[in-house]
Amino acid sequence: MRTNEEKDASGYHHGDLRRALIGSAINILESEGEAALTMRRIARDIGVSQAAPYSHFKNKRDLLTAVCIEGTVWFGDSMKAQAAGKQGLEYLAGLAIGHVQFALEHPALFRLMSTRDVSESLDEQGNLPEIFNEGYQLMLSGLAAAPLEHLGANEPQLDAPIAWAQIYGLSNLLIEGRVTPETYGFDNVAQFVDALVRRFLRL
Amino acid sequence: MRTNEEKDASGYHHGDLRRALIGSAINILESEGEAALTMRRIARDIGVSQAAPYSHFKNKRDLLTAVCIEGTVWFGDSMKAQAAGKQGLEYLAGLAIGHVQFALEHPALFRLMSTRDVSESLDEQGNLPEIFNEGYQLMLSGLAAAPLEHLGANEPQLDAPIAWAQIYGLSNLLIEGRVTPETYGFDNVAQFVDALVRRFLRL
DNA sequence: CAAACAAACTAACACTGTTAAGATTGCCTA
DNA sequence: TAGGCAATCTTAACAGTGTTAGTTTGTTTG
Repeated sequence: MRTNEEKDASGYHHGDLRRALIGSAINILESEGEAALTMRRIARDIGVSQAAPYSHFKNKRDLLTAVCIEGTVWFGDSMKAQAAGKQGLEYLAGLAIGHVQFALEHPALFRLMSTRDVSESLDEQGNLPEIFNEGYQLMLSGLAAAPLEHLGANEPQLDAPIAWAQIYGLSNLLIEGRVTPETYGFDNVAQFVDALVRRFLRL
Repeated sequence: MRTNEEKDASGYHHGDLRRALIGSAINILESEGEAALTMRRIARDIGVSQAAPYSHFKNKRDLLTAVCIEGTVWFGDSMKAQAAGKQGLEYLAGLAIGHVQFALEHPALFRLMSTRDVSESLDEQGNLPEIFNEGYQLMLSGLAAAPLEHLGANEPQLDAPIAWAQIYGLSNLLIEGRVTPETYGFDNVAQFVDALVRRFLRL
């Protein structure tokens, strides 16, 4: 019997190398940025040969896709955590804040997820793996739960892409440093985002 | 006397290699994507040695920064062109449409500009080169020109980052293929964007 | 015309992703 | 219990990358 988590010191048969590769990749990505995230570096950190990752992933893009899937789960959790226990507009605002919060806490991971070419991870039917849609589905549920009649009634189905673009754009601008709360008189990102969401929703 | 545009067939002294490098980089970027954009490839396309670019740019990032500056000029032109001759809300909507249109016409270039780490191109005083702010300044002028009182009066200064994030996010979602007009019953990107902008502005 | 200078060249370095071929291991079956 | 097998790892190599050092060329200036 061997443990499933730790590496065996004597060479072959790691245990769960696939899992370890994803974890190490995320570590490097978050601590040193995407430029430092090389196949050889990941393997070296785990203590395995440079070619070993290719027993578990066809190529680097495959590994990064696995990283993105992992990140997408966290991402959904972050949105749900901020919205938990809230109702209506507060629920919707919570989702948005959870979205931005994830981006700020995991900027490199979020950037990787954002810039990933989705056309390369389509399934046989040509749709995205459902995990990648969870964020959008959550946003839809938030819009459905929130009374938005005060925003006018023409073309309400367009509120989904609008809300999505809004919060997606804000997350990106914040992590790239193109928008800073200080510019608008806030000394705190959370307050800034909260004010923006409320202004956006005309609360 | 030698021409300023063309390369001299016999080796040394190109003429205006710096300009040629930027142009070739943009060509490769737009025709084959960022992955194909290597220093050696750029040099080869111009017909110059692999080390020649380093006489004009300290490193690859420096060259890409020059590419981004060029792109930023086009970007501002695209916004201004769509807004030209319009007034008020129409002017603002034109800016937004010009923004998205640029992203869709130059996706790789826009992506490069979006994902560029701005902290690396700050000047001595720590601010962005003014070119990089032109898009935002245009957006501000659009907001100033448009009567937005129907959107409510609390915290109107927040309209700038909101509008910016909105259009920035939409541009990104569209070029990454995460949002498609067809999903919302449009068969035409321009119509889709127009409808979104009007819904966003509650026109 | 000579000297100085800028801008190109060739050649090399360490690094990257990736593949091929061989070694080792744990598990399944006979 | 022994043997084979598939999975998983190893080493070694390949072409391609960004970048630097040192050299050669052409232009300009005294």
